[in-house]
Amino acid sequence: MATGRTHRPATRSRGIPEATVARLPLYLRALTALSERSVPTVSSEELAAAAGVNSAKLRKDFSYLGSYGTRGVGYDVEYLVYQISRELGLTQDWPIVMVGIGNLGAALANYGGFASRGFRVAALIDADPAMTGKSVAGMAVQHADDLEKIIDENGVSIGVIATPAGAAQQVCDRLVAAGVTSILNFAPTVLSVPDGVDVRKVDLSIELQILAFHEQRKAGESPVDEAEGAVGVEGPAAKVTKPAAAKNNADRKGPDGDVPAVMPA
Amino acid sequence: MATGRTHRPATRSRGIPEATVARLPLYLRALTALSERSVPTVSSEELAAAAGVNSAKLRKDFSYLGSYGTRGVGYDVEYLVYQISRELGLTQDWPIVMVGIGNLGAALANYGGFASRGFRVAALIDADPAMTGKSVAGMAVQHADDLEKIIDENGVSIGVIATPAGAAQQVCDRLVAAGVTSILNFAPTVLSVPDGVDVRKVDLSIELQILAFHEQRKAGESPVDEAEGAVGVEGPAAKVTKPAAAKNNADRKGPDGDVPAVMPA
DNA sequence: AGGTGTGAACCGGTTCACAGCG
DNA sequence: CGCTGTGAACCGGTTCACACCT
Repeated sequence: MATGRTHRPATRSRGIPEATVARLPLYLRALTALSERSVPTVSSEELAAAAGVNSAKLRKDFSYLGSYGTRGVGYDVEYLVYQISRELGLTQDWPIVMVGIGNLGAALANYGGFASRGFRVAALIDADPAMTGKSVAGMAVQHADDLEKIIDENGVSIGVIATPAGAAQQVCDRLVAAGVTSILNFAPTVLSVPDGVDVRKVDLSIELQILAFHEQRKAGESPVDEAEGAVGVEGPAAKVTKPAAAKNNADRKGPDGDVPAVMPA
Repeated sequence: MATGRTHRPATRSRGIPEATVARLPLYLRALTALSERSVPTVSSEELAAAAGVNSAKLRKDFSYLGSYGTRGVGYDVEYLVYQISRELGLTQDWPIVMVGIGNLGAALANYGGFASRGFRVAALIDADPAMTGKSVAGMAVQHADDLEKIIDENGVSIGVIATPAGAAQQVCDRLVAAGVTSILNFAPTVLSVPDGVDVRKVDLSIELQILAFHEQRKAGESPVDEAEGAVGVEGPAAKVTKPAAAKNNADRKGPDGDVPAVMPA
C-alpha cells in the first residue's frame, strides 16, 4: 500500500482476510455505541446498517472469527465487543510515538480517538529545537535526537509520521532501525521499508483527487452522449505538446473517442 | 465505503477501474517530481518504483487511459502528467468548503496539499459563534448559518467534514441538500447519503487499529505454535461472560483452538 | 534489444441462496 | 419461524508472460 514490499502478502495472518480486518474497527465502533445504549443483542441486519455494510458481508466477516452469534436471535453485543477487541489486539495498550508536531501533528495529538481505544501517545517528537519542551496536548515535545532512546524505553512498536514530505523517509528509517514495525504515514510520500514492517498511509490530497475524478464524471453524464466536452475542462489550450515520439498520425485513442482538446501543436 | 449506498457500484464511470483511479494520484505525484527534475521520459519500471507499485500493474493502469507510452522507450513525463491531470479532473479547479474548524480542521486548512493540485478552499465554516470571523490559514471563518449561501455562491460540489462525530451527519445532510455531491469525512461516523453522492472517509483510529492487529500477530509468530497466548493478551480475566444463550457445552470454536481466556463464569 | 500493451490465468473478496440450528 | 453460518457462483483486480512496436 505504500512501498515495494509493504502489506503482508502471503502471511495473511491466521486466515482472517485483510478486507475483513479493515472492517472490524467499523463493527467495533457500531457495537460500542450499542453497548453504551445498553442494547443487549443485534441482528446482522441491524449491525450491518449501523456499520454501513451489507449483512451478508458482515456475517461472512464474523464467521472468520468464529461462531459468535445465536441463530434465530443475533449477536450478543458485549460479547462481540470483547471478541473483536481481542482480535484486533486492543485488550493490550499500544504506546505510540508521533513524529512531526506541526499543525497536523498537533491536531492528531489533540485528537481523542487514540487514547480511547487501546492507544497511548507515549511521546511527541519534533526535529525543531524551538519546539522542544513546548507543551502540546498536555505533553512536552521531545527532540528528535532522543528518538531511539524514547522508542526503546517505552517499548514502542507503532509510529505516526506527520512530518513534511522531505523528512518522512529519514524519520521512517530511524523509527524502523529503533524497532518500530508499524507506521502510519501522513506525509505525502511513498515510504520504503524492509519486509516485516507495515505501513499505512493517509493522504488528504489523494482522497480529494479521487473525489474530483468522480465529480467530473457526474458533471458530464447527461449532456453529451457520454461524458467529454460539456464538463468544465474548457480550454486547456496548448498545455502539453505530445508524446515527443509518435509520428504525425492521429494515432492511439483514449478509451473514449480520441485524444480530446489537447494536442493542438 | 461509508454508507448504505455509497461508492458508485455499477456506474463504474467509463471503464476505468476504481482501483486504478485510486492509484492515479500516486502516479501523478511521482511524475510531478520527475517533471520538476526535468526528466523527460520514464520507463514503467522506474515510475512504478517511484510510486511504490509493480510495473505490470502500472502498465495495466495506463492502458485503461489509452496508449500513452512509446515502446522501447517509456512514457513522456510531461505528457503523462497532463493526461492524468485531465483524467482526474484537475485541469479545472475545485472550490471546496471545510466544515468544522477545530484542531483538525485548522490543520487541514493550513495544509498546502490542496491548493497545489486543483483545489481551492472557498470557505471555512464552523458552528461555534466564537469562531466566526477568526482568521485561520489566512481566511475568515464563517458561521454555519450561511452554509447554504456559501455553497451556492461559490458553486461548491466538494465538502470536507472535520466536525465532531455527533455533528457530522447533520452537517452532511445540509451539504448534500445545498448541492454538494462529494464528501471527504474525517469524523468517526458512518455517513448516510443519497445515491449519487460520494463519500470517502479518513479515519485515524481505524488505521491504527488495523496496524495493531498486524502488530499483535507479529509478536506471537515464533513463540508458541501459532499465535495466541504468548502475546500480551494477558489476563483479561472475567470481562465478558458469554453469549447469553448457548448451553453449557464448550461449544463453538474460533478458527484457532477454542475460545481463549474468556468465558470463565 | 528494449519496453509497452494486453489476453489469459489466477486470486481475494463479495454476493447469493439456502442448509442448519435455536 | 427467524437468523446465523457457509458452500458455491460471481466479479473486480492482480499477476503472468509474451506478442508487438520502435
